[in-house]
Order: sequence, then structure tokens, then C-alpha cells
Amino acid sequence: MPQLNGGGGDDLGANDEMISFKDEGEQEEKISENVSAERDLDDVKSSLVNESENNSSSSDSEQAERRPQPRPDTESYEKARDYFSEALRRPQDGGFFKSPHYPGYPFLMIPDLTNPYLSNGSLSPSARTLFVPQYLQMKWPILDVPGTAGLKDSRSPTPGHLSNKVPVVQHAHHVHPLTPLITYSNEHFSPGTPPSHLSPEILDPKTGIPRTPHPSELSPYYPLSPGAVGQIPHPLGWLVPQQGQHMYSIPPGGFRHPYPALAMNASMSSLVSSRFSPHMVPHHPHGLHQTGIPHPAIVSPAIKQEPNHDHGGSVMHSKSPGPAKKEEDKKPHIKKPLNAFMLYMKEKEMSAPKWHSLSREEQAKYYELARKERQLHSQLYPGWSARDNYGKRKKRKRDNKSDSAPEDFSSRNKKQCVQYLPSEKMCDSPASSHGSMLDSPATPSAALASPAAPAATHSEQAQPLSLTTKPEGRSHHHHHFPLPGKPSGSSSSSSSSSSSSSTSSSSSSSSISLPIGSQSTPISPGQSPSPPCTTPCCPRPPLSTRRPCTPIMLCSNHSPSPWLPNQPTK
DNA sequence: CTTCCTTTGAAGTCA
DNA sequence: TGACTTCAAAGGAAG
Repeated sequence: MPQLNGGGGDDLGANDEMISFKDEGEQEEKISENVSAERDLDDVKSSLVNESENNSSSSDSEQAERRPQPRPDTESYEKARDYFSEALRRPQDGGFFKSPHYPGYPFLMIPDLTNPYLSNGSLSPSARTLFVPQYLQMKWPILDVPGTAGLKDSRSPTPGHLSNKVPVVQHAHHVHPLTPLITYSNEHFSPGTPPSHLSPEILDPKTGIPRTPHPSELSPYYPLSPGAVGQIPHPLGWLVPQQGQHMYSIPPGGFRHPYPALAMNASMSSLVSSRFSPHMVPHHPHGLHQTGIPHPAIVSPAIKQEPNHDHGGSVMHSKSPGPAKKEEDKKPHIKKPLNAFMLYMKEKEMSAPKWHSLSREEQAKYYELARKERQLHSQLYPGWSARDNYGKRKKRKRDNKSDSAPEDFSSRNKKQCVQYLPSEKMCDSPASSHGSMLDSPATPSAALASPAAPAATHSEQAQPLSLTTKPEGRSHHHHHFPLPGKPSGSSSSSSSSSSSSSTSSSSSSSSISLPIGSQSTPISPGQSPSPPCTTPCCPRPPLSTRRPCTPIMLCSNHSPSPWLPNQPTK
């Protein structure tokens, strides 16, 4: 959203957000004020996004010229994820990354202290000398170092490190948790030689490093100074191309767009273009990386196979390499991007029950991550939709609701709560799902994929910006943030949200970030669209049978209310 | 050993 | 448009 900043006026709410965020900085109070935690979380999410945006914007403005040092990372997406998770898990210690200003949003707090780049955007020679070697180890693509394996070995620990929990890529430098996310835009600067037709980049005569001609081309998404980031090992290898690899590798022939970049916004397009330049992206059947590591996002049936499923021609047995295989190649299994919770799960392993125990900040981090990931995913796989994966797994038993009669509360519906239709309107309960909106302020993949993507993207980017909530007495419609992925969400959300959801933010007096795209309907502080629930119960009927309330809760929205920490069923 | 369940969130489908 | 379904990761429980 650097562009936003470019406007300068787009700081809208920036200050407010910061302030609000700071206010929320007293986060630890959350325990005491659990009741409002949910909506606070929402606030945090949005504000977090805003801050990230703002922050990035600011950084962008200052560092627009800075060229990132590409940190090619061939680690598989998953490893990277793990690594990233690890990074996340790490305390923001050392103040290296810790920002006093954004306690809750440490990711962006990468000091420039090590920034080798001159303010004018040129790489300091000294810096270059200092850092290049580092990157040599990291397989700077431009170097076109043969012997990838060798490098990799040097960089990556022994195979033993490949465990999920241990980051595969260990770097001496402390990795900032969000670095990866922030550095999505690094691709702009990818030293790799992108096809001229795809990349606007200009090679720096001196360094030979592709240089972004115009700051404006910098990624709007993750404007964080690449240079600054460059100093830091990429926690998310999956976000950074290494030897042409990306967190989401392009399925060979799996895309509708020969050059996905074409369907992307400028930033991503350059990103992708550099990333997916023909020579950099070897075709790996089955979604394997060059390294032979199955791509996390792309799971070839041959590699990862759901047991027993051979339905849908897409799933083929590796044993039968025939036409089937071709088909398989055509449609590698691209996994859904992980949502915040999944990211958390993956990191924490079975700590799901603790999800709600996370501080708002922590959750916000994951939401942000998830959002980024979705963005990236959508941009990398413009044509992909979750639908593609439908039917690739075994269907769950309960296909037909009919059999699961109301009386049948067994297994699945055991927690189903009684619907409170009448009360539904009485008090909106925070919808976690909607809360998620916050985390993913509109990232319509379609928009991204479409030629119009830039515009959409822009709006999307803008959305995260917060609007300081000013009380606006809308009792009946407090707005929710538009569903991220659903373009229509913004419009529809207002109605739907009003009916089904939440006051999540409504009651909070603190400023709330609203996606710009959505009508920012500030919610009057203290005023909930409907009389606040005095009781923990949430009037809103569960959206799904699966999201149920614990028996205790008369009704709960799927999102566990703060006051009633989700009881892990386990 | 396999399958299912569980969690939350996102997205797709259907009436 | 709302309700519902499916999938994502990962561990545990059950068969």
C-alpha cells in the first residue's frame, strides 16, 4: 500500500490507528476484559493491518528506492512455513526487531541499522561487499551459482532439521517474523533475470542487479524496505524465490495464464515475472521443487495422496503413469492457503485449544499472515479456487444433512446450539468469521487475477487502512469488514453482517480499522447495533452445525467468546 | 494402520 | 442472501 501513502493523505487513520493500537497495547488486560476481546481482536486485526500498511508505507516512502537483496530460498514452502512459524514463535527479542512503537506488530520493526542500501537507493559498495557474500551463501540467484545443493547444504542444516518444528533455514541473523511477508516485494529486485517482456526491471550497470526504475513500481503490498529486509534471512523461504522457487510453485501447465504475472498487479507481476522467468522456473512435474521437495502448496497426487481416493480424474496413482499422469500434471493439487488458525496450528502443533488464548496481538499476527498468504496464493494461482480441491479428499460422512437429523447431535452436531432466531437481532455477536474479514481485508483473488487487478489490488490494499471509528450511530448496521475474498462482501456484508454478526467492533470505543473499500461505518462506541448482550450468550445462531456452541453456551457464535474461552472438546 | 474427529477460517455451493 | 459444505494442518481417538 505504498501507493496509498504516496497519496500522503492516505495515512488516513494512520495516526489514529497507531494511537488506538497503542491503546490496545495494554493488551494484557485482555484477560480482564475478555468480554470485549473478540471485537478488540477485530480491532487489532484491522489496526494491525493498517499499521502494517502504514508502516510499510512509511518505509516505502523512505526506502522506495532501496533495492532489496533477493534472498532466494529454495526451501520448500512448507519448510519455509515452518521456519516462519518458528520465527513467529520466537520472542521479538533483542529489540532488534522489536519496536517500541508497535508492540503488537513487531514484524515491521526492522531497523535499518544493517541496511546496506544508501538512502538514495543505491547499494552501498561497502554494504555490497559486506553482504553479498552472505547472499552467496543464500544462493543469490543472480549469481547463478551452479551447485545448488552445495549451497543449500551450506545454508541449511542437516536433514535432521527438516522437522516441522525446526526451521530448515537457519541463519545467523535473527529473523524477523514477518520478514517474509514483508519481503514479498523483494521480487522486484530479484537479481534473477526476468524476461524482458515481463519485467520492467533495469539492470544496474554496476551491480548487474535488476533495479526497479521507479519507486512506484515497488510492491504496494509489502513496501518494507527490501534493503532492510535483505539483511535478514528470509524466514519464509516460501515467500521468496530461490532459484526460481516460490512458496507456491507454479504448477506446470496448471495455470490458465502462461505468465501469471500478467494477471497480477504491478508489484506482484514483477515479482512473479522475475520469479517465473522461463529459465528460472524449470518445470517440475508433480510440483516438485528443483530440490525434489514436493511443493507444499502443490501436492501432486502422486506425492501426497489421499488414501483411497481415485475419484476425479485429477487424482492419479503414481503407479499409473499414463495419460492419467498427464492429467495429473495438468492439475496438481494446489492446497488452499492456510488461514490464520491453520498457520497457528502448524506452528504450534495441536495447540488449537489455545488459539483463543492467544493475545490479540498474536492472533493478529496470524491473521495478517494468513491474509498475506492468501494474497500471495491468489496471485500466484490466479486461476485457482478452493473449488478445485473439492472432492479431492474423502467426503465426510455427513454429506446429507437429512440423515443428521436434529435429534442427532452425535459426533458432528453434538455441540450444535439451539438457534435463537428471535434473539438474533437482539444482539449481534461477534462473528469470528467476520472477524476474519479483518484479517483479510478483501483480497479478491479474482480481482487480482483479472487485468483490472491493479485497481482491485489497490482498493484491497487500501482496505486494510483503518478508519478511525467514529461513532456514528448506526444501530442497525454496524459494518463488518468485507469478506476478504469476496468482492461482493463489502456490499453484501453490510446486510449480512448486520443480521448475522457482530457487534464485534461496534461496542468498542476504540478506533477500528475499517477496510477502506467497505463503507466505513463507524460504529458508535459503546453502542452496539443492538443492545449488547448482557449475557454471554450470543443470540446469533451458529452459522454452521459444525460451529457450534459448546453446550454451555446457549449460543455461541463460532467464535468463542472471550468470556467463554473455547472449550477444547478434547 | 487407517479413518475420523477436532479446531478456526476461507471460500465455494446451493436453495 | 443465508445456510451449509469442503478443505486446509496436525494430533489424538477409535476401529
